[in-house]
Amino acid sequence: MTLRMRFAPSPSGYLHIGNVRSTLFTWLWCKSHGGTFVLRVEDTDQERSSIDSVRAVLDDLKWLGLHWDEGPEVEGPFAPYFQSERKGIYRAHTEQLISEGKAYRCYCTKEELDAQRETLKAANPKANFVYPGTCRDRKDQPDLPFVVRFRSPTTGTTDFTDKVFGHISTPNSAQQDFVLMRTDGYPLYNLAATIDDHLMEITLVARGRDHIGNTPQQILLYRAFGWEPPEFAHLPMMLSAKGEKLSKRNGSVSVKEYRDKGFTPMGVLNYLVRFGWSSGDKEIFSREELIQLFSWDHVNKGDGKFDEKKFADVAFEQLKQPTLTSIEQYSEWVKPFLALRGIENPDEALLLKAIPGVRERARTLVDAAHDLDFYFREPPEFDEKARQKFLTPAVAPHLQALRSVFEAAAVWQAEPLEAAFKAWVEGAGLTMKDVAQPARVALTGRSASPPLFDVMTVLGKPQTLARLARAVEIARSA
RNA sequence: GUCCCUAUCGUCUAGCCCGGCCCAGGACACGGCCCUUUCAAGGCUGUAACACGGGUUCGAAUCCCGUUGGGGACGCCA
Repeated sequence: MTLRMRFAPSPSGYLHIGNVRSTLFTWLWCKSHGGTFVLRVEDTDQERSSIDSVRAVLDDLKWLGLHWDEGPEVEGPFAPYFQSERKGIYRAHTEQLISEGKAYRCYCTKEELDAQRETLKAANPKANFVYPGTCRDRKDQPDLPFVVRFRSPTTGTTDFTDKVFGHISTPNSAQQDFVLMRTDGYPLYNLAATIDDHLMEITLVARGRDHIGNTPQQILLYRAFGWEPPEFAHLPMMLSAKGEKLSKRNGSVSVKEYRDKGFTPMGVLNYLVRFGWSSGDKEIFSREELIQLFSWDHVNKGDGKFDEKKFADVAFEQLKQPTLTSIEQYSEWVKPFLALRGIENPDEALLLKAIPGVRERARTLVDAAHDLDFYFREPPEFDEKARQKFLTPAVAPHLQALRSVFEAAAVWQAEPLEAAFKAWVEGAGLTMKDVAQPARVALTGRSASPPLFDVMTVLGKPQTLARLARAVEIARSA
């Protein structure tokens, strides 16, 4: 049987980092097994769904390189892929269950049920309200709004074998007559997901562990319809640093936020893939390696806590290593961040030359754009503190002399320049410390930068001399 | 409360299935040292974990039972 898996996001705001992990595992398994990766939009909750959210989710998935074989935009044999466009399908299936006595109409209003829930909570805050089955055996069909409920079995167990957790058994007595369809005719998650997964011929469902409780209900539905359930693979939870459910309230959880922070797609994917899965001690993987190495038997069962620092380090590793990110790629990625600083069309050759010195100290692309800034700004922006501390009247003559030394340089390369610099420093009875920092501020406007002579090489002779000359003026009049 | 799941350094994890190579390895974070004109990077190094209690066994992080801790689900959300 061919493998078919799906990612079924509800477009209610943004792409959650935890969902990305489930999607990544799904995508990897599909890629390595010639499977089909289906994207289905679960927009049945009209109040929470929006076109903008859909666009944001699709956009983030594309940015991550998690492309889908069937779904919005690419379409496919099981269209439509928006649940809001499949209402007729759900309705027909629901009618079938009702006519077979496997589901029934319930006329209890939300208000009535909420009131009962309140009363119960007031009496015992820890108790859970269970639908009492008021309409279970009701014979009349009043002309009133209704929801459709599933007639759950009260005895026996519902079992399934999870690819990660193994055998899971749930007593049916724990199940209540859950709602399949709301008053407004829209299906609820369990109904819609079950019908679509079957109709779209999904063979393996991978999702967060928070869905384990939905699985017995869905299996009950598969059976009611006379269908064969797919396989399931649940993933341990990614919790916040505090051990709570990861949400907006306790950190950055949307892909967009990391994108804006200047993480790369592989940086994001690498952190997420190692969360709950591993391949020995290996920490950094290419996309191809992941496709080759990923498998369910190395997925852990224990929940984990999200660690921003580790995440940042993994992202940095991706940026730092030339084997992971080529200079050309780096250049393309950093340009939008330079643009944000007002540097619109940076000199391509200069950018390519400057990146090697910057990549090992810039943890994100935002940092990289900051570190690269001075190369493209003429004059460079001076850091006030650095200027006041190092460009003083006392150093003006040194910088002036240094400029002459460099002006006389025959070869414009780091080593000879450094040799000339050192020779002059010694001859003048000074130390590197006395002049290096002023020179750095003169060339970069800052007190921290890549090595001085690398900066000079990248900048070129005319720029270097010009910046030194300007610094002499600034220092004199300080 | 009911049901389900889970347990190795502060965090992500290797090892567990197929007991001995583990007085438990890697990475992040934290501390020290080295390198160094700055900031980084890099190298070396330190602190730090098998939740607890019982078994089984010559031998248990690894197998079994119990306890405790943690998490999730219980919605006309997904």
